[in-house]
Amino acid sequence: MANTNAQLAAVFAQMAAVAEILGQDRFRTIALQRASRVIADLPDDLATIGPDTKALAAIDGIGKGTAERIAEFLNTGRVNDHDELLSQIPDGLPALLDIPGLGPKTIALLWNNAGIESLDDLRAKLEGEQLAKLPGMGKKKIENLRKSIAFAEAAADRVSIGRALPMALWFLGQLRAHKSVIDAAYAGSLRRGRETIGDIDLLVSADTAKPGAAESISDLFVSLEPVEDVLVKGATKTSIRTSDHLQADLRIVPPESYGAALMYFTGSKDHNVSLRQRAIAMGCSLNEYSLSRDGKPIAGKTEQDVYKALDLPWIPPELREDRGEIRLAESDKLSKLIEHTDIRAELHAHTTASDGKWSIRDYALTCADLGYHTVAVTDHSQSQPIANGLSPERLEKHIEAVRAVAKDLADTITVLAGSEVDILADGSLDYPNSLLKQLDVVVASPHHALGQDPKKATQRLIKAIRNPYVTILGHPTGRLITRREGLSPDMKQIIVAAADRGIALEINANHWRLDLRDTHARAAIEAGVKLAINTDAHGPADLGEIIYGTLTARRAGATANDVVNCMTKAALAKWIESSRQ
DNA sequence: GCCGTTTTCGGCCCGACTGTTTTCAGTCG
Repeated sequence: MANTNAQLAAVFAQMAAVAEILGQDRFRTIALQRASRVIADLPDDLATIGPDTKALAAIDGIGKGTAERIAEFLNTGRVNDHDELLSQIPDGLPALLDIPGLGPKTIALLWNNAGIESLDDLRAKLEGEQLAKLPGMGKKKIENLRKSIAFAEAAADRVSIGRALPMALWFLGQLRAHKSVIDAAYAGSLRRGRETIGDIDLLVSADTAKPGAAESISDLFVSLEPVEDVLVKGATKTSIRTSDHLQADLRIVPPESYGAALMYFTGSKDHNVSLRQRAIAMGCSLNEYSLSRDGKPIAGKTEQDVYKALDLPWIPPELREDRGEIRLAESDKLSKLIEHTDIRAELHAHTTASDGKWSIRDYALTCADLGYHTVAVTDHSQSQPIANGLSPERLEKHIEAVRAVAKDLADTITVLAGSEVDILADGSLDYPNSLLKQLDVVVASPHHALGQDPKKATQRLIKAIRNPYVTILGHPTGRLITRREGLSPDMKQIIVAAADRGIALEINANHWRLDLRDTHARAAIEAGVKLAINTDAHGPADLGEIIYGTLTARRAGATANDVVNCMTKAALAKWIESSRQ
């Protein structure tokens, strides 16, 4: 995310938090929260859009007020209303909203009646007895607060999808083994394929009318080995925390509500609100049990049924972010999104020549087993000594080795000689053109100087794109999700340069990278730029990461036609040829 | 604060669960 957007998203989120604690109009709070979410997900840095209030207010979820505050921030670096709100409550108060189970009303109560101004204050007062005397506070609540503080301190805000998905699949496997479970799925931001996940939402359908059925499923859930703490356990809803600080929520619904519930718990919140408003406009109402008219259910068994009753085609979960997908669906303009099974080529992987764990041959044969028709061998270049990057001399020998395997496996799979060439800080490449010329595929990627300012980063990447031998711009920002921000280039300019040269922009499928991110990939597609989805595999297990890359591409609205890895063998060869000129 | 195939003003989604209550407020998703 570009810096300005992150800063402004934080400003509006904090304004919402303070307004909530002060008990201001809750719809204003909701609007501020939505503005924060919209800004955080904008593909373009607001600094590049500029203080044009009209253009800003045209963005869904941003109105006149927010547009003016954005302009004010761009002009002065401050937002007066933000400062104004902050001055009304102690600095340490908004942070208390991050504690699960502690909301604005209770925070206001603690502040006004117990003088609590920070997390430290709260921790100290929880030791004593006086909090139990406050209205609405009791022993249990205080005990839960103690636990929640410990959890909030240990848990990361959000975990990467690569950690959440395997965990969710494991839980589903356990739940499906229960004899009363008819169907089970994960929902939430995980199902939408977001790059990070707050908690794992699980949904089960079961005959809830049968006495004890739902309870028995909940009992199984809370008894599972990773479960450390049970937060909620009711008739249809159970929440747990795992020993490694993940939260998982389970909902149990009858089969006739499974589709409505799956939609409801998949979200996003904004998508759901839009659907409910649509339902109301049609004289219906929508909740997690059904779409109903006059209190009588008319759809709910499957998602398809519910969307159909709303006069819409089924919308893939990855698109349900309220970014225009309902309008597209209305006019029947949703394209068939890419599937990971459409992938036919891997164009970015490392072998034992640099820092990979497999030989050229093993890599090629493993991919052939997956049904791929082409692989490119792209080991690191010389500026990556830690990754055992290849000197020009070693690369020349390596090319020969690749050619030999290629010849040997010619009837099985096409093996291309390539390199993941470092883009140096000034935008020049790590090998001379005379050497790059000998390669079939050049993935140019930034690996160091990732703290560069946006302007320099933009020039650096554009210079690399303009090298005539580059075929793919690899992980363009160099970010590592939740660990490193990476470069914040002006993506609009990068996309224009890529379109101009006819090269592809990579979605690096590694779940720590997912770089390009979804919103940038969407902008690339809209500009007619091809995407490459590569796993950057260092060994056989890494090839499975492709699912995270295709999920990200689906969030960008990508079809198989947008992705070079989905081309036929002949079309891919032709595209590579045409991109190098 | 946002928004408009009923609206430029008057609405704004809805249910489960908990804890502290004697009928409900607060929190969450």
